[in-house]
Amino acid sequence: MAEQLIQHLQKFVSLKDEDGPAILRFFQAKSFKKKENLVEEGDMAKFHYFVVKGCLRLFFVNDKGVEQTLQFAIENWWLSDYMAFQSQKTTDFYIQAVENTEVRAIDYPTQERLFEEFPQLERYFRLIYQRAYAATQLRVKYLFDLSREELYYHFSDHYPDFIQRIPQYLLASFLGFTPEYLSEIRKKKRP
Amino acid sequence: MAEQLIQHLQKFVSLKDEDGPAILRFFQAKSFKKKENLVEEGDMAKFHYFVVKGCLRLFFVNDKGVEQTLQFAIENWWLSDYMAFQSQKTTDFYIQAVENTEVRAIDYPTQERLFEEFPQLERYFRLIYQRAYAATQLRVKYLFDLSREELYYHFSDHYPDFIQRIPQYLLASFLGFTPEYLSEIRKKKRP
DNA sequence: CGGGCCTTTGACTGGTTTCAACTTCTGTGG
DNA sequence: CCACAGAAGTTGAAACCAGTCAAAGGCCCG
Repeated sequence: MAEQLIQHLQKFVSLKDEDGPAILRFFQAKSFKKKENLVEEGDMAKFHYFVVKGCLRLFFVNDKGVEQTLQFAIENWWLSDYMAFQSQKTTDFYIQAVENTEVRAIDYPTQERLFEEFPQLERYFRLIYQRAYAATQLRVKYLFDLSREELYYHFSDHYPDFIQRIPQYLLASFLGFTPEYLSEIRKKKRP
Repeated sequence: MAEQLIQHLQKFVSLKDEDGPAILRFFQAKSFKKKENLVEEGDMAKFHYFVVKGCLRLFFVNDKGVEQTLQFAIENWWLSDYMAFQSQKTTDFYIQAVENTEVRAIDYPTQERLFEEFPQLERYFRLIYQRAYAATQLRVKYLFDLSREELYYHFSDHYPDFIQRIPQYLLASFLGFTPEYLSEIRKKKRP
C-alpha cells in the first residue's frame, strides 16, 4: 500500500514505481494537535500542505477580533495562503488544525525543484488548481446568491457528514455569520 | 510581432518559434459586439476564452431577476465557467462582452489534444490557475472582511483605470450591491 | 464535579435593499 | 445636427436581514 499522497498523484498522472519514494523525499511529514497553529499571521507562507489525515482550516482575524474561516481542508486536499506562497511573502492568515492532523509539507524552492525533476507533476497541479479554482468560482456565486440562512441549508445538505465533524462556531465562522445567528436558524423550522 | 496569445504563453514557458503558429491552430478567433452574449444560461460550457482585446464579464441572474457579476476578464485573462467546462455540462451563467471584444476560444476536447501535443502548456496553465486561485482566495477574504462600502473604496483604489472603463451599474453588480446604494456611497464624503 | 468553552435567548441597532419617482446621459434615426 | 426614447444614475422613505451585546444554560474534559 503506497503512501496516500502518492496514491492521490496516481489518480491524476501515471508514475513509475520508483518515482513514489523519490517524490516523497521532497516532502516533510508533520503532525499537529487539535487547535495547534501551523501558520500564524505575519509568518512567511513557507509551506504548501497536503492533508493525509485530519482537518485544517485557513482563517483570518478581522479588526473586531473575530475569526473568519475561509476554507477547510480534509484528507487529500491541499492548503496554503497561495498569494503569499507564490510571492514568498508573509501571510495575513492563520492555518490551524481542527482535529489532530497529519500532513505532507513542501516549501516553495523545493516545490520548484520537484517540478523540474518530475514535470508530470505540472499536469497534476494544473488539474488540482483547476478544480480548486472551479470550486471557488462556484463558492463566490453562492456567497452572492444565497442569504446566510440559505447558505447554511445549502452547506448542511451537501456536506452532512462534514457538519458532524466540526463544532457549530466553526461552521458559523466559515459561512460568515455569528454563532448567535446560527442558533436562531436552527431554532426555526426549516422554511 | 507574434500573436498576443503566444506572447503571453512565452511570459511563462519557452516555446520554439515554430510552436507559435502550431498552437494557434488549436484556437478559434472570434469577435463580439458590446453587450453581445458569448454564452447563455443552459448552454454547454463549450469554450475556454482568452481575451485579446476588450472586456468580458461572467454573471448569473438570481431569482429576483437581478444580474450578479462574478468576474471581469480584460486583455490577457482567461475566462470560462470552469465547473461546467471541466465536466462538459450546461452552465448556469452568462458570459457577455462589456466592450467590443476579440477572443481566442478553445473547446474542451481540443484543449486536451493541445496538452498532449504541447505538454509545456501544462506548466503554463498550472501557473495561470495558481494565480487565478490565489486571487479568488483573496477575493473571498475581502467579501467577508469588508463592508459593501469598504469593498467599493478598496476596488476603486486598486483598479482606478478599470473603473473608468465600466459603467457604474456593472461595478455595483460586481461588488454585490444595488446601483442605488452605490449612488449613496458616492454622495457621501469618504470617511 | 467543577471550570471554561460552547450554545442559546432576547432586545436593540444599523447597514443595505426595495420601491417609486425624478433627472441626466447616450446613441440612433430622421 | 437635433430630437427623442430608452438606459443609466440619483434621491428619499420604509422595511428587513443579520449583527451586537449581555446574560443564562448546557456540556465536555480534566
